[in-house]
Amino acid sequence: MSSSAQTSKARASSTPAGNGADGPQRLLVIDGHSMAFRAFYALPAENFATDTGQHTNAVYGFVSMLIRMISDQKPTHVAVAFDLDTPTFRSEEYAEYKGGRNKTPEEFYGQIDLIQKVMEAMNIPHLSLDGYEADDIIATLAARGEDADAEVLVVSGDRDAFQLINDKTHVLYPKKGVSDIPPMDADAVESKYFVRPERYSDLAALVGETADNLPGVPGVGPKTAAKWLNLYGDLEGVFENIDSIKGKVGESLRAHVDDVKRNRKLNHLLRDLELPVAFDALTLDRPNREAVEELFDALQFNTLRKRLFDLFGEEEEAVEEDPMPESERLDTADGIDAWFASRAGQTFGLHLATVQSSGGAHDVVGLAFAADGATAYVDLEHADQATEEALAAILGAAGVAKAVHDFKLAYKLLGERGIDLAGVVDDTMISAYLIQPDRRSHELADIAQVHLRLTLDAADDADDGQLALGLEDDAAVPAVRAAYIVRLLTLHLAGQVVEHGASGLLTEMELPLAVTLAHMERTGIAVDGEKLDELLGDFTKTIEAATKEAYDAIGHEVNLSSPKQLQGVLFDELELPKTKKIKTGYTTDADSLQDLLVKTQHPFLVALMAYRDATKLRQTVEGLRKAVGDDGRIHTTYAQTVAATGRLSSLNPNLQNIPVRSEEGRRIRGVFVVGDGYETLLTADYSQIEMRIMAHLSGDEGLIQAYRDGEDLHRFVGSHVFDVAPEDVTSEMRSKVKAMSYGLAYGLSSFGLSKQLKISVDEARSLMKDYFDRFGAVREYLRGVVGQARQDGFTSTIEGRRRYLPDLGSDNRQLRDMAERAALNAPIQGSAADIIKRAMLGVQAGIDEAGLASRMLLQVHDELVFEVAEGELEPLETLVRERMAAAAELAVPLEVQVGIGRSWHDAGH
DNA sequence: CTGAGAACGTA
DNA sequence: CGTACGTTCTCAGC
Repeated sequence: MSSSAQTSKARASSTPAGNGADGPQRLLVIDGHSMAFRAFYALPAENFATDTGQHTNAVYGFVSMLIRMISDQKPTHVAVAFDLDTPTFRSEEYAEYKGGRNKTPEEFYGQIDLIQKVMEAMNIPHLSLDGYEADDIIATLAARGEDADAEVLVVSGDRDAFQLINDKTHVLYPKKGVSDIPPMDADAVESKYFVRPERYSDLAALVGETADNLPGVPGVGPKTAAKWLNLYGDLEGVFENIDSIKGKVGESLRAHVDDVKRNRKLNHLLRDLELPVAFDALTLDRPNREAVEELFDALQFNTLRKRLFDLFGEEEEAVEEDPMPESERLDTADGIDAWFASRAGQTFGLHLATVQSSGGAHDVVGLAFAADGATAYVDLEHADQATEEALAAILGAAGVAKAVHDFKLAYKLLGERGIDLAGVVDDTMISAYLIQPDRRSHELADIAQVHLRLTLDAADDADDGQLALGLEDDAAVPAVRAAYIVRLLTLHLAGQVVEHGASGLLTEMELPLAVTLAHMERTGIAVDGEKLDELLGDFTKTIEAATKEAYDAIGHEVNLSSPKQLQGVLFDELELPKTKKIKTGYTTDADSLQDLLVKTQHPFLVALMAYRDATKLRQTVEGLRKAVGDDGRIHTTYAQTVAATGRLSSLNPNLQNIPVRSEEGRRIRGVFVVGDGYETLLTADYSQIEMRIMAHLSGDEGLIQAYRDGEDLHRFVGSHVFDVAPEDVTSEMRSKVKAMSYGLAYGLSSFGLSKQLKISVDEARSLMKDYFDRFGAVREYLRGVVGQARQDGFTSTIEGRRRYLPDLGSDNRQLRDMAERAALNAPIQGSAADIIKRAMLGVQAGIDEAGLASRMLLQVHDELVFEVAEGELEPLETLVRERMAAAAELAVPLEVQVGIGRSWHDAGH
């Protein structure tokens, strides 16, 4: 290996490739025009434009592709080649070369210049040469890369590049758009075109290339051409044997020899252009930060800016300190006091050591703490009373700052032991969630890996920390490690929480809410066990009857719970009309069954639907029965860091999807009852909160005034859309408008609306048009939300809660459309979540201030359920109404509906 | 035993 | 070809 050709700049080690100067070199060469066009057609131009009207879709897609390439391929050297508008030796040779191409779309103008400016800002060389094409530059650069013993990756949508493929050089050829660019190596070329890459140009000369306006031999496609080439070696060989080729194709070939020779001459890429750049000059450098900032500001590329700077990083990200400091065991009150006193003012990482107890619950057996350069463990199982009291004093001290992962759980677990947990300034689970609300998991191990690149499991080698703890203590070692990680995380995430505009949400909303939720979970809601059993019996009877009917209708048994078996019955056996296609065949969902019933009146369908309804209800009841605790109450768990919009979710069991729409289903709500010693249940829900938020955010005067006047919103909207007096709005009109209004908040299409309302697409479209004609601000708002989100990279709620939507810039239509719908919905659903969270804090504070014994039990997105203590009905209702209405200052009033009853069913309205 | 897919309950 | 969730069931694969 020649060492002189290997001289690479020292800064290569700071590129994302992370390849040291000694590592393998890899050159990425990009066909600029080709990829710009790919990007242009992959992304909709109308969605990518600056305020000045300059379209940027090609620029965006190109830069996005480049970032992904650098990230995935980790090149050490990068260059981009462009064509010029001037004539080339090819067009001199053959005037029609690349003729017949469609005119460049207007929206494409200027985007090549912009791409080149971005390249300059990124310190990536871009090259073009008078009289030659980008392909020749690429071929030359590839040759130079090979000479330097580098691996070469050519990114091009032009098949001529295939001739460059060899052991060292691969071509990345985009399948579609610029996101799916699989590498083509020699084998890939061969399996697609039946010849080795070095023969590809010969093959292309015979076949022709429409894109370049080079006609080949008529009647000869890749298969025939490959057959000849493989038979005679190469194109020369084919010509030498030209007279022995028989048949019509042989004649055709002999008639077009000149064309083939011309094609071969033109598609041969020159590998020895005189380019004024040395291989070393292509070394991937860091972007010029200021230039990129300025340019991306002008282009309004805010997400890309982040991706770009994330890619190159500031410096090599500081590796967090590891291994852990030594650990000590605190087993006296004095020891605890001293350990904390000597570290006053720090934020302590805290983690609970737990063991699985009977019934799957967790018991706290110890606590681990991490501070600057020290960790400690307190064994609760062997602690004397004084030690536990000293510990409790620390944990309950608001002045001793702690960070913990899953505050709500820690609060609950300690609460069970009678220990209060206060002074919690960070929950790393919540912080990580606020930074990346879309992540599926915010478990400690995952976020430690993502944010710190550290594993939660301590290293295998028995380091000093473990020895000091004593290995007999199974729970201590991982707990100390976790506390240590939590401390690193809270230090690391603090700045990011601020950058993401989430510190207010964390400290003013989510952390206090965790305490409120912990109390709600601990309290649970009472259930009437007898009613539960009675319901179970009723639903079981219904199921049995429906099952028998279903079997009778088809003359044999079948598992009615198996969609697969049902498909067999419905579509093969009964030969009913096919429904919507799904992965596994044809759907048997409720909508489709209803359609089939209308069409066929088949009795099996009736029985099946009854079976479905009843089994669903029985499942729900069965689930509830299993969830009843020893105290006769059901304790759900609220997940505070799951829903990407900011909502809570409920699990084990889910109490946010208890049936309410059907009368049979509503019976289940009857089993949730007021507990002993309490007077009644009270439910309070926001009326049409999402529509009110829509009115507020859009600022639509018509909608706002309607809410201020206390009108029936759907009737009001209906009267405008259908142009009739409010009293003449029929219930059919009202329900159409209602569906549309809510649909708008979900990004509903006219197609979707037509399906839901069972009207024609035209009718749906004109309905939407009429709506937007009357409520223009809504259209403007919805349009603006997506545009703003694409610029910022995120949407925001009224409390500043963000949802990041990188897919808005995807060239995958389906992903992009999904992201757009999520962008429409997130501010609305998320703002509603903000409001009820505020309300919960306000109500809880009000209950505490007034010293009421009544308790908040459940939250169901826009509804709160309370258990009212004797004699507190009036003050509680007043309090709840006030605090809920005051949870946000909107342009429209927040209306609260209250219901009272001994069961959730009776309290409903 | 686990994961995917289908189905369906709520807001 | 309407958002956000959680649970249950079947079935295929381990």
